[in-house]
Order: sequence, then structure tokens, then C-alpha cells
Amino acid sequence: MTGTVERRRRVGTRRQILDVAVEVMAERGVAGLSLSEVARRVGIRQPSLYKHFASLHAVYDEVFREGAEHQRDAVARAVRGSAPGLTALLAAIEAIGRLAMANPVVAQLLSWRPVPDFTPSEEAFRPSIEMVEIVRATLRDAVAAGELDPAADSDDGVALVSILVSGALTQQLANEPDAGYEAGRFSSLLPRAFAMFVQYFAPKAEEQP
Amino acid sequence: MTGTVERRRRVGTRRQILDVAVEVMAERGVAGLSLSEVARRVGIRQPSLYKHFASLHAVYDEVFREGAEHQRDAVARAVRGSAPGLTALLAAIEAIGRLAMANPVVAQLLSWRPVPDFTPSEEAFRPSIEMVEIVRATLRDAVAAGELDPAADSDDGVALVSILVSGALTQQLANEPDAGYEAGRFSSLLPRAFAMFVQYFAPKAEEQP
DNA sequence: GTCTATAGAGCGATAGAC
DNA sequence: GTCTATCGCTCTATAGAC
Repeated sequence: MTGTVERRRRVGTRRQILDVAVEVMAERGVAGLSLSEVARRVGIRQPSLYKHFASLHAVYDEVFREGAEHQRDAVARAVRGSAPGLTALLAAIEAIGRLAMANPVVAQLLSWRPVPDFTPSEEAFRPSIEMVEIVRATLRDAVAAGELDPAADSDDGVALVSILVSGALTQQLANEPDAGYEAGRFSSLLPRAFAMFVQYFAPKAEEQP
Repeated sequence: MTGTVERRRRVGTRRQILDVAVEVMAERGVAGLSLSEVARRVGIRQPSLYKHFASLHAVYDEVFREGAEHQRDAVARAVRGSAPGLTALLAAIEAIGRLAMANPVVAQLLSWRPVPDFTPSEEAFRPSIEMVEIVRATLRDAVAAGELDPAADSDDGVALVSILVSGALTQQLANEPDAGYEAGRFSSLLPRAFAMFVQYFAPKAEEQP
């Protein structure tokens, strides 16, 4: 039997630092990340960490970047796997919800600002922008298909979607963080919140010519 | 001219500790509150703080309690000053929004869980429960007046309202914390989010007998 | 209710040997 | 890329004099 430390070594120290960092944040809160604690659990001395990351903020930044990438990829996958338009939009929303509840710490880092002096670098933030563009494109598709009023394809439309998603997840993470996406009192309301949005932007009577 | 420290002394040390605590949280993040820093700014030695509060958590708890009371009072005031039903509900929602943007730190303490090892005491939490009851009562009024479908007067109805409110405020606080309620890209969408809710729970065709 | 003194612990980061 | 040693700083909380 290989000891835990030994096994961990084999995965690559850098990878391991990031995983343990998320672990620590889960226990102490996102702002409670400490490189000393990470080093302790990884099984190296704290100064050795600086060979892998330039600073505490650099660790936050990389966790942010990876989290944003996963989120964008989950949305892209959900959209690709669905009929374009409203079906894809709902799939995207649910994908974000499931991912957030499976990884609450990263979700908090991405959508709140829990570490006051940390701002993600431009590079770390880029996947989030790309994700918004994907959502925007599904809104455009839904409008083109006559499923939504043209007003939905707008900055306000995207903002309203993000309000619904972040509202459900915020309430869920703050009140029942361990409930899971399906069981959660708030996260399970996401489809109904989506229905509110769809009804609000229901296309007017005129059909496309 | 009275010096700052002197003036502060006159307001009462306990009051001052709470005000400065909010100040510090605004600068360092909610989780970054430090009694040493509070004592420094108040102009007393840090051990003296313990004559006023038993611990760091006790300070958090009191900030939470006062914040929850203010929120409840703002909602009660908004409801009392409006026609019962939907008008009152919108007024309540906007009151929460304005209060949150005027006091972002307290809003974060109330609706997120930014301090991992702090949970508000039952007493501190009570005003929040009372606020929810007020909101629930306005839903009941709106249903009785035929403004909403009976389904709106339910736990899910309240949860959906809270999702809209916390979603708009979370996005606003995380992305444009200094924008103010009226100017904020997200907070200014609260009335439209409310309209989504109203339309979703529009009463069915039958009138009351 | 304020003070001094102190215990006991934590942290991020750097220098320099191997 | 790991280590030891260390700097310099932060913090919460308690004991006990006034």
C-alpha cells in the first residue's frame, strides 16, 4: 500500500497544490486559504511552494482560471448537446447549477468577491467572458427561432439570466450548501426561474414573415 | 475644534466599535475584520475591547443582528407606506435593494456566508425570519386581491422572490459594488425581475365569486 | 473600563545551501 | 525543486494593576 503523501507526489506537485488549496478553502472559507496549511498537507515545506507559484494571489488566480474554464466548457458542452434555442439555454443554466453545487468553493470565488484584495487577472477572467458570449448566442438562436421576443437578445436579457442563476445559487450555497443541486430548496427552483424568464420574453403575436 | 478621537469617544464606545467594525470590513472584506485594527481606530487598546464584546464572533453577531433589524424595519416601513398587495411587495423589494447598496458589507454578511466559522445566533437571526413573514403576508394580500395566482402564496413563491432579490444584489455587489442602487446595471433591473415574477404568477381567468 | 504585559500562535515572503 | 533558517509582521485572548 502506497502512503497518501507518496501517492500525492506522483500526481505532480503543482496539480496537488491547486487541489489542496480548494480543499483548504472548503474548510476555512475562500478567504481563509493559507499557503502554510497547503504546504503542510501536500507534504512539503512552505517555502518550496514558491517554486510553483509566485504568491498566494497566484494560487487564487489559477484556481479562478481553471474554474472559469470548467464552467465555460460545461456550458459549451450543454449547448452543443441540445437543440439550439431555449432547450440549449435551459441545459446551460442547469449545467452551471450542477457544477456550482458540486464545487461550491470555486463557485464562490467566481461569482462573489470573497477575497478583498484579489482581482482575477485578465487571462483568468477570459473564459468567463467566453461563457457569456455562448449564452448570448443561445439567446440569439431562441429569438431567431421565434421562441423569444427580440428584446431578450440584449445586455439586459443576459443580465436577467445571470440574476436568476446567481440568485438561486447564492441562496442555495448560503443556506443549504451541502444539499446538492437536485435536492436543494433553491437550486431546484432554477427551471421555474427559467420559465419566468421565458414567459416574460414570450414573442409577441406576429410571426416571422 | 474637537479632535476625531475625542468626538468618537463621546458617542459611546460600544456603538463606535460596531461602526468601525463595519468600516474595517468594507476595506478588508467581511472576513477580514480584526479587533486589533478596530481598537487602533477607536483609540483604545485591543484588550479593552473585551469589556464590550466577549469575542470577535460576538462583534459579528451584533453587526448581523442590527443589520437584520434594519432590513426588517425597512421592509415593514415600505409595506406600511404602500397599498397592500403587489404595490407593497415591489416597495419592499426596492427597500431591500436600496439598503443593501447603501451598506454592502452588512448585506454580504446577511445573505452570504463569508465568515466560515461564524453562524449568527438565533437571536441575531430572528429579525430575518420576521422579515420573511412580512413578505409572505404581502404575497397573501396580493393573492386575496386577485393580483396573483394562489400558487404564489407558498414557500416556493417566497423562495423565488428571494432568488430574484439576492441574484440582482449579488451580481451588483460583485461586479459594480460602488454603483449605487439606481445606476447599477443589475440592481436597476430589480423592477423588471419583479415583473417577471408577477407575470409568471398572473391569476388564471376565473374571478373571485 | 481602561491600561500594560504577555502568552501562544499564525502568516507571507526571502536568502542561501544542497 | 527541495530544504533550513529567519525576518517581520499579523492576530485573539488572558492576567492583573489601577
